[in-house]
Amino acid sequence: MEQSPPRNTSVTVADVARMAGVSKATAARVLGGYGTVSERVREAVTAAARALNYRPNELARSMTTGRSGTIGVVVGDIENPFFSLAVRGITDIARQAGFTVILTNSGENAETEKAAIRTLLAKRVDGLIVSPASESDIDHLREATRSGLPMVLLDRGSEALDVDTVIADDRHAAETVTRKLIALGHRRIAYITACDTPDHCFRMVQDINTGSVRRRIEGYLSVCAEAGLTGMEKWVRVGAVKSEQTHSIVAELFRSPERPTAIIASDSMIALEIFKVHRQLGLSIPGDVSLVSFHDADWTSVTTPTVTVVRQPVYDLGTTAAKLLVERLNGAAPAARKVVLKSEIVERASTREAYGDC
Amino acid sequence: MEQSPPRNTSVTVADVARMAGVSKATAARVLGGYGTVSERVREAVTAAARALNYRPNELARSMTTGRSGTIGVVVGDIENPFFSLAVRGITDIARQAGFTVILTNSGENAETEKAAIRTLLAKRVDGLIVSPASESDIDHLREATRSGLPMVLLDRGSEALDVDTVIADDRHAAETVTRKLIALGHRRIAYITACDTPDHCFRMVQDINTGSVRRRIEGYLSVCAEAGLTGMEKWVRVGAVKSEQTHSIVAELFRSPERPTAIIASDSMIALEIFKVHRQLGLSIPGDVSLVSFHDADWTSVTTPTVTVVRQPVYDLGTTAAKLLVERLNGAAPAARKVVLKSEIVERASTREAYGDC
DNA sequence: TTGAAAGCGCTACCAC
DNA sequence: GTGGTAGCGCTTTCAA
Repeated sequence: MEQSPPRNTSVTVADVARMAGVSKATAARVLGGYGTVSERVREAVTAAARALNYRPNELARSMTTGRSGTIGVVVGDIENPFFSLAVRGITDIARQAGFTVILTNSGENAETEKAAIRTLLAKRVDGLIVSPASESDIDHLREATRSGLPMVLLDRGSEALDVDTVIADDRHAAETVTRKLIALGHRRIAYITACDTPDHCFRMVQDINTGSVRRRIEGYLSVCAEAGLTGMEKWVRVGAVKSEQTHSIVAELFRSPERPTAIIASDSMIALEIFKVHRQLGLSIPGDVSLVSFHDADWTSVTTPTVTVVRQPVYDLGTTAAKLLVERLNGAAPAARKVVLKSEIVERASTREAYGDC
Repeated sequence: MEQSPPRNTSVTVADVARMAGVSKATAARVLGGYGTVSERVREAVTAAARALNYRPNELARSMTTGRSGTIGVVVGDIENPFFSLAVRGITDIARQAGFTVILTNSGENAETEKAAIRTLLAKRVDGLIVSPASESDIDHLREATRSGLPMVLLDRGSEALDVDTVIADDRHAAETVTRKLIALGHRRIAYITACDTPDHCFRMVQDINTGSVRRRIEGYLSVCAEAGLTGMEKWVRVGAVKSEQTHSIVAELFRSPERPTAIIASDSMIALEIFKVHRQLGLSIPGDVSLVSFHDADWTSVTTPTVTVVRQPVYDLGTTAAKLLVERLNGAAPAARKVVLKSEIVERASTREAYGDC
């Protein structure tokens, strides 16, 4: 005789209550873990729930409580090791705090980001962690916060948005790196970033609307200026989004008569491409060109030469953002906090003194 | 005079209906995009919705329709480049199909996975994409499917589970790789995996309950046997979960009197650790030991030497899984499909003929 | 084409 | 401590 297992689709509190011989309200109390119930009743209900294989319906619960138990996360691209590590940090804290994470990729595109936010609002997420694609195009974010939704900005801030923000000390890190390169005699220092401008050219820092990158470039330019290097804007290259684009940017730099003697890569994917191209062109790192990369990707310590990097506390960026958000979700309502986590320069073999005439 | 923007918290269909001067049902029809409405009414309602800044409540909609518009995803660790790429594939397809993704990490732990599944069921996800931590410990998965929830297994199958499955041709890839190494004269070939056994020792393939890895080891052992190499089980090392563990496993192998002449790394994180250790110990790749890695991580093409890898179609693993699931969510109900995607061996500089007495 | 009303499964409030 | 009951915001009959 086959014992058909209880078909679960929609065993409700009412069913459990009936089986346990109590009212819906009472069953709900023990199932939902609120209010007070006598021990006997609690056991009866629990037993009935198990027998029926009852599964709570979070959706229904959310309807009445107004809390969905979810956090919406918007990152540029989960495939990017920077974001996957940060998201790991977010999910770890979220799970621990009883929240679940809805993940969306913006592809660093403001329109896609808007659509994502809209969806997340419709899903009634309890809070938002966003790494905004643009610093200026933020009406959708402002509106979300204005409607009372707690939000934390990750890795990129926005002066125009008065919300919790967790970033690394990008400007300081860039300053330090630039200073070191200049001390090594470098004068032609290129900075390559994925951030793009309408005409794919860089003129001034205001062109960059990704906070973290803008701050880095500000640091880079200011240290250069301090050292008497002016017009360094011409060494900033934007639009290194996909590897082909990065490839041509790097190749063009390397082939130009005035080749840079040092390059700062704004992320590890760009650094990787630089590594590929320098080899194709038969150049030497650090003989011909020094290399520094933002983000201490795991591989940077095994290449030949090993790569000097800015080690950002990426995982902690994620956990910190999640913690700030969870605090608010648990009722705290302090003024917007701006947290800046320290980066560390890890000097390895890809940087050395500039050659020749520099 | 400050124009206070419409406070959005809970503008409902009823509000819109009232403002548009129609019934709730009618407003709902245009807002929800179903049923038929006259053009005039549609416009009135749309206008009212905009004026009130109406936001649909997906939760409420889900309650009545029974569809939440979400897909639950359970992976081992989003920080692992393999999974982050696969998840990228999943989210791309999901978004395109109008679904949103709830992401959870199991940490390759069956208990954590169970809890995750329970949460996802409570959230009433429409379907599940799971990369099961264990092939045998799957009652929770079986129960989920039995209750009618569509599910797709990613990267790892389970004979015991008759559901859609998307994997790479791991066994074949391992066979090919092993055959090549043997042809190069290798006899002492180690295989290192993160999959663990209760006593951290490997005796037979049944010890491994991660489908993909088990199939690889099967392929490896069978090709060895074909070539007359027996007892190769002793060359399989398990438990390379964290880098410290991998480190000691590799160091121990390298220091043993009978050092392996070739190593197959079951994932790119292990390969990276092998790279670090070989250098610390002053060994040469491929002079002293050849290296092959599963997963074509981006860095494998820039190290010195470059690393021979099994290039799995990771992104496609993700998109395919998502497509199979979306098909079912859209009503298709074919028998369980087992999709096997082809891997490709990319021969680079880390493999060469065995030295000396082998 | 439109409206009234009945739920979806749960929580919350108020009596008893 | 327990039970009745009124919603949460939406979709979905069923009549008009």
